[in-house]
Amino acid sequence: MIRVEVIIPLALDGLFSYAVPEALISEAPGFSVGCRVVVPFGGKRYYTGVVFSLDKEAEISAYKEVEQILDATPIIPEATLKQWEWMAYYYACPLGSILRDALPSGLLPESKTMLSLVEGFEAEEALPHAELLILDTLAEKGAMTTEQLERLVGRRLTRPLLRLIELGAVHTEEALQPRYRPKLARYLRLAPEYQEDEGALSTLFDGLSRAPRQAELLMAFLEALRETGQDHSGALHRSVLLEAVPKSEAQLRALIEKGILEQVLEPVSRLRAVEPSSRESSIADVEPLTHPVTLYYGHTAEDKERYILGQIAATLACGGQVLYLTSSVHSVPSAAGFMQRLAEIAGANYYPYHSLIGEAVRVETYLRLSKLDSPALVVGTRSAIYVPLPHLSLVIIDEEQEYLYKQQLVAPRYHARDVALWRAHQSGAQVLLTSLTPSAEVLFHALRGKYQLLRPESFSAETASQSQQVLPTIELIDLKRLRQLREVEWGHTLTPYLLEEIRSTIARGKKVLLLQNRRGYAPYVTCDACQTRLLCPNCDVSLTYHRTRAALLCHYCGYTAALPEACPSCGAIEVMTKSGLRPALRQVGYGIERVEEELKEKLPAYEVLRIDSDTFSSQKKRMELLEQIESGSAEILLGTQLIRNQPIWEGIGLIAVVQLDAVLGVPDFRSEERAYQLLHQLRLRSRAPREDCPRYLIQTSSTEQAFIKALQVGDYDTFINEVLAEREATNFPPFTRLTHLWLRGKDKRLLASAALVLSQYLKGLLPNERVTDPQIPDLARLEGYYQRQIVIRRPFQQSYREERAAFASALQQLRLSMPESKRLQIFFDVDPL
DNA sequence: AGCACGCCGACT
DNA sequence: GTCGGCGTGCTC
Repeated sequence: MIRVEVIIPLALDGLFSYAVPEALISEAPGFSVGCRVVVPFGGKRYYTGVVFSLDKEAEISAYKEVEQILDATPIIPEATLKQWEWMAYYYACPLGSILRDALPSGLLPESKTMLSLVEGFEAEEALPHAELLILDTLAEKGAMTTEQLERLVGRRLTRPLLRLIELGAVHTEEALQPRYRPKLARYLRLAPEYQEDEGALSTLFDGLSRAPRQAELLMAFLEALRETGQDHSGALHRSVLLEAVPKSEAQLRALIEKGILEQVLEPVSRLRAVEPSSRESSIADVEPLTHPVTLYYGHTAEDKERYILGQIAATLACGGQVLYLTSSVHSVPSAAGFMQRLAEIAGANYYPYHSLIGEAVRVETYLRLSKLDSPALVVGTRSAIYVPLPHLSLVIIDEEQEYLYKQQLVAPRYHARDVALWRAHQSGAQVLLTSLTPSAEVLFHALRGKYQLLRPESFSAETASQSQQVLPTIELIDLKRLRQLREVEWGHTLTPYLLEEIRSTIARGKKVLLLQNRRGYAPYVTCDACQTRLLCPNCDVSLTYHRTRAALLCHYCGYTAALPEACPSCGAIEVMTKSGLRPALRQVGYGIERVEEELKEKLPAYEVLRIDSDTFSSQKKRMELLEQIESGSAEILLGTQLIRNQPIWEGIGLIAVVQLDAVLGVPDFRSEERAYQLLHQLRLRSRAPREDCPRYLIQTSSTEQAFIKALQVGDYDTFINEVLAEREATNFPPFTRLTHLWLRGKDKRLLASAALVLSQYLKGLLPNERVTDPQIPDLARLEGYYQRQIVIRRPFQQSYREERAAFASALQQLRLSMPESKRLQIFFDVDPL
């Protein structure tokens, strides 16, 4: 018998074996590894899985049978399966998690239990309330899933439903929900009896002599078939014919009614070709890449983009396939300029693959790419690293230092840049990493010669004049001192110097860019009576007050609550202070909304646009705001770090950081690197001739930090070298590889003991000093789950195999010796950010 | 992840 | 007493 091992798209370890019925195989002779199958799994569900291996002569055994073969030939190339396997191994997660992440969900239909009323059911006894409610709801609204029913009724219904099914009142059906449907279009073809027989056809025309317009239409149809290179058995898109012969709908209907033409629905591609470029000439000539991995470490975004376009054009011209990854996609016309250029140079070979692309188009793109032999340019975000490309020759990771390339929240917790390096190595493709501010890791490898380092020395002819341009110098404003001197108003954070600078900049006709990297109005709310902070009930973090929503918000789990009048801890509503009675709950700190309010109070004449995840929460809001920015009516742009990826104005006269501490955030070994990159990127954007150079002000409460000195020196290489020296001394990446082993659970005691045991096992399997004791992370509790973390270190160039084996066996030992640990979530984060 | 089974507290 | 909660084990 034929046995297949299938990857099921669930976070379960291992593969699952099924028998393939002969009847299915005979209809799909090309069936093989990489095809999708629908299989029964668990009590009653059906899932779409992918065949990982196939044994044609397996022993007969009591496997469940494959229900359906979805692909007659493989849609997942072997190389892609290898990539999945490697990712599951390297990132220490189930293969099923990879499958779920890798394929567009339209390619993975699953079953849902549909509940429907049985016609003519008569209850023999009085039914309980819940059961009557179910029957009424189903009678009124028709068939639905359990979840829909429970939402309508407003409670769990497991037991009443089981009872009704047993009584025969409710019918259940496992229906595979198709998440992708091919687009169908109306095509016309000649009825079969006329296709071969010229004689019948001419008789037909004779018969139409009294209907000249019908005859004309039929002639046009035959003509169009010939033009598209088809014979009389061919099909023609309905609208093509109607365009050729306008206002002929009635005649067409007549021809169909007479049985001369047949109308058929046929699937059509949703992929649309982009108009090829009309600006070919502006593509720069570039030297071919000489190494497997190259870092392009540029000075300006324009030069970098020109270089990327040059490399892409050269690769496409040789028939190569290019995968270009970006950290974010833009949707506003002018901002999408670079995206537009990418589309134009690739023309018909352009394949966008990101969140702005609809699900159905993603499915069709995936299917097309998996068998594509022609040149291609795929433009996508992180998950585009999964797209199959049989002839991949170049992978570009633009702004490789961007943290968005790392998937953080769900498995696989992969870094698209690192997967790209592996993938390119496997397929013999080259990798081009580009950045204006490379990550310490990548720059390290480039400086040591592992990657080719390209540092464009001179600017291209067009931008030669830019060598006269300078970067703004960074000037500090000592917030702490000014507060002590009472120069900053109580409850405010914009210093008079900054306010004055904003005024004079706008007076000069220039725009102002302000950075305040903190969402909401007040980062926390404290009670002045009992000194406690308002905390999230699910997470160990302060609640942030958002004035626009008039609510307290947890930035980690999304919990919201109204701002209470009395302190929930001590009940105080007011407290007595030197200046009299005041509300006990005080809003502390400065979120971006509060800065916005302060700007409007102090500088009411100017329009402020705010960019943060709240004003950018939907595609629509984002578009509107970006269009507003583009229109140029506002004078001040105020943003969180989100502005990093947004198109912002030309002609900025002032850049100011409202609070440097907010940019640095929670300290970890990378926070200074991240902050420096952000601030340096803003600085690079404001390069200008000396007399026109914008000012760059930073308000900070500690002017003495080494970080600030480095920022003022303004030399990125020097800064990164210092960072690297410190990393080497303290055993951090890239000198040591890190893995975070996370444990989460509701039971604090079980969590603590399991974490301790696991860390002991790891210490037994690996050199002791490489494994830490369980640590309580900064976020000790998240979404109601307590958390522990074990850090595992591996010196640079030490093999991963031994460590990876230790991960698996330590987990196994834990499961054996502490079965209760099954109640905990345990997962790895390899190379965490 | 979902779904069934089985044990235990809360209300009629 | 039953209803409904949730912990536990299993999925080829």
